[in-house]
Amino acid sequence: MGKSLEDIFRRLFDHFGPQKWWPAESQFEVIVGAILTQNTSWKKVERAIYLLKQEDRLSMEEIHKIDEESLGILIKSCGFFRQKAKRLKDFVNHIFIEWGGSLEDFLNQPMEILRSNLLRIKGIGQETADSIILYAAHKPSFVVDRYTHRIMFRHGYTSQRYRYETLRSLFMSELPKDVYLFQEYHALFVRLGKEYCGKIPRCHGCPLQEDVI
DNA sequence: GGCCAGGACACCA
DNA sequence: TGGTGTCATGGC
Repeated sequence: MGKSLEDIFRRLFDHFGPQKWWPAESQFEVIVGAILTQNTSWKKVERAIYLLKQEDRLSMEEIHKIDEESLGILIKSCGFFRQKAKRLKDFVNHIFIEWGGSLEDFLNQPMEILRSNLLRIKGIGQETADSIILYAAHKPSFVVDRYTHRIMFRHGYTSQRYRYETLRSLFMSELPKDVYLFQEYHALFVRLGKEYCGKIPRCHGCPLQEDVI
């Protein structure tokens, strides 16, 4: 008998406590982090963000001005730095061209419209879009990632094949649309995934394996 | 020294 | 639509 998604959340929350995501000082910093962390560990992103701050480059205007090569050097630690430099600039360019440079206006769009507009920007896929919506725009769009899939698959909630939309709509339909709940839920899945559900699972002590605790 | 990380996209059949 | 290659650094 499977636990409900709310049961899973409660169990994770009780075990790990609040994760207080996203670690950032501004909406724009969330967006930069969301792009930089694509297929990369967060520690490397922290270094890049630190450098960007040191150089006073962590703003829409500065990213708009800086050339891709110089930006690439600052974010090199994240890997795929040429791609990511281009993606950061593409995003900022979009906001300047389509929104007169107002990130506020852009993020204030109704959620589903914001989502489809984000997905139109090259380099922003579903997970990055939902991260931006949930943690920068503070709207209830559930974020799915590989950990989410691994955990849900290993606990029998979904098939082996990874389909982003399937998992997202599962959480969106079964949970109350609450921003704080979604923010913590995704962060807790990442926490659980890192500690117990990597490609090589280490299940001993996993809070979802109640028999083992 | 190999494996993997808080993905996205192009290209192919 | 499903599978595969590419992008790249750095921690463990």
